[in-house]
Amino acid sequence: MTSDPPPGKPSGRPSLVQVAQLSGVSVKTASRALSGEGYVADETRMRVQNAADQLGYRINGIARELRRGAKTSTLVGLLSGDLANPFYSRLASGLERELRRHHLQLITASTDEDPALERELINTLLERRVRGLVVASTMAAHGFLAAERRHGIPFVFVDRPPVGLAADAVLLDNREGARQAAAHLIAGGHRRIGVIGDLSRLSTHRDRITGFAEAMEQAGLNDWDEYLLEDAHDTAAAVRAVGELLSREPPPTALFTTNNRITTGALRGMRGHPSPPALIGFDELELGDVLGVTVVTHDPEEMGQQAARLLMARLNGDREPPHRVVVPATLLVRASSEHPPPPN
Amino acid sequence: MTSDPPPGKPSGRPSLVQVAQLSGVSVKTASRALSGEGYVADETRMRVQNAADQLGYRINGIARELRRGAKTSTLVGLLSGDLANPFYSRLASGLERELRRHHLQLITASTDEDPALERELINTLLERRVRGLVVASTMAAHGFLAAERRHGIPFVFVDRPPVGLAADAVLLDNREGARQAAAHLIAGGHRRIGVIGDLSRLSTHRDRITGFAEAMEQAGLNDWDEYLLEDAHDTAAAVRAVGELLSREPPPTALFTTNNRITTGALRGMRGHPSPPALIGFDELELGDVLGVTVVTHDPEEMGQQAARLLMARLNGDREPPHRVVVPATLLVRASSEHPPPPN
DNA sequence: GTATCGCCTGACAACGATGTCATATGTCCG
DNA sequence: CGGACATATGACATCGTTGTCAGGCGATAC
Repeated sequence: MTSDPPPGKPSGRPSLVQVAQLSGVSVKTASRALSGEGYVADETRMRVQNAADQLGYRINGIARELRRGAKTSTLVGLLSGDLANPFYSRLASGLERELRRHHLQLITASTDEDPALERELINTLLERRVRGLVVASTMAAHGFLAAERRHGIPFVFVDRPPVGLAADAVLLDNREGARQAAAHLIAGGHRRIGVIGDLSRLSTHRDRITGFAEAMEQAGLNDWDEYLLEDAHDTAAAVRAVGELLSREPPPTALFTTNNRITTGALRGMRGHPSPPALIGFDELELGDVLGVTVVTHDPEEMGQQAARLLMARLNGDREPPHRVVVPATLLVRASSEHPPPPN
Repeated sequence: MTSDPPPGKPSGRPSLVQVAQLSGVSVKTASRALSGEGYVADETRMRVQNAADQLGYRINGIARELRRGAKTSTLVGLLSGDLANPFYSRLASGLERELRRHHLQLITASTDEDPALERELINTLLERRVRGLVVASTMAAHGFLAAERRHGIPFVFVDRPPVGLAADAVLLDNREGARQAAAHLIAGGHRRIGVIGDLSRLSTHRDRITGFAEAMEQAGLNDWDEYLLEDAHDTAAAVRAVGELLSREPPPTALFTTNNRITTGALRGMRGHPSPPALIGFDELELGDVLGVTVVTHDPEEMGQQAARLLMARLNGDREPPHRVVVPATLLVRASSEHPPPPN
């Protein structure tokens, strides 16, 4: 039985109640008029519309969603390691574009590759009742998500597969890409190939190492891990790693770097070197063509798009066993891998 | 296999009511037990907790937010042109990191530089009752947002200033950065300097052109716009623009490219050219140091952080007139700008 | 005249959580 | 012993919207 709002303090946003009062109709009629539901007299509709405009009314999406149920949410969450990494931002871009075609919106959050933070963020997003989740996970196990899926929230894993949970995934053919890189260097006459890798716990990293090792061992180069340095998670660490490898005796004649940050670090570390090793990097670089860097390339936007498609299928009732989409990663030869090893 | 949910029953998620029933307490007590509010017997709390775990209960953030009021939302929206552009993704990254310190989360959405889409997205985010909005706007006017602000939702504009609306903004010193670039080229002896610019309606673009023109005119080079090409919004267009400029007679001896996409296109277009012009680009490039590209550099992460700070201040009750933070943009000289014009 | 139908409107409940208030035990102190 | 106080619990209203149902009214059909 409050009379007036406190004078001078308009603060609160107007609700349908205010609109209804001002236009002299019931709340329900106001709702009908504004939502375009049928059976409202034209004259009434206009009165309501005017009142709404006058008050600056805007529907409260929170209330609407509560009333209509979770299935009407338009939010999809994306968890990724670091938005500033072009790989993730391109993935996000492809994902968002495809989702928008279905009138869904993307929430992104960065985990900084921190499993604890990742779990916390997943929980927050689930509490927000997102419609679905796309996860580039850094975690060792995802069993705790099983309960969520039983409640109907679909997950799609991207870049890294789910562990201990059967769920859709969009993955790169990391092993094959790395295999091609190594095979190409071997064919070019290289025998001592340095490898600089990311955090060894990441499955993508391990797969790339596996593919590399496969090619090496097939060529009889069983000591391939002599020049292997792992856990170079940022560019600075990669710069240091290159320095260390190149100062060995004998130095490697070629380098394989397992992601874009590391390749960038390697290029930086090799600047001005009198006889730089041949180089192949995993992931395309923004200026890879200008620099002439041979890379294992793939299409992050497409990964995002595929993830969106898998998600949409689930939202539309797909109950099949988990799908797994593998996106190719292929060698793109440029100049950096083409100088042969120095005669020895 | 775990027992599936009852067939045909899509199994809505359990609410507090179910938890309360299972543990034999009232809904309110269940709420208290789970939210950590005081005055719940230890034994009761444990019974409730067990019931919640057993049912896979997760609080409904939508309902909570409706009950508690909009001021408890933890969402902040970011609208930007294209997440795949490293400038925006780095800005988003800085923003998100700072917001997280205050337990806020970021929703991002891309506008593709499309004003209609931008407006639609802003509306959607406002309906979601975000706590605040950070906007890198592509629009010509923002007056329609005035009503929102009166209802207490703070806006921060980044990269591009608000038009027809007094609001906080974090901007780059575009004019000064461009002025420095031009002055440096002029000091190096260049007289015919080509400029390739973005969409001419974007204020950032116009400011950069203004700064460039200032330096040129101060040096008495009043025909500076003879080599000006605008509206090269993507890399491919920039490649074409370079081709056109370099085929003129006489060709420009230097180039100024007004953003990272254009610089990339210019580098691509100049590849293999016998006597490439000197080059300065606006925005740092991922491999700018390795390529030796002189750039006007600045810190997108810092812009994001500053935007977050302005937003936090407003959320904490700051009622001062709009703040405007200007982030410096300064010349970083590398090799690409240092070859003098050919003797002519 | 009354039954029927299409159009239009409103009262009410509900979504799920929580703030407010009331009540029911104790316990401690004067 | 009576009052003050801390603890523990529950009934109920509420946030803003929309689905359900129940009318009212005029026009048409029988």
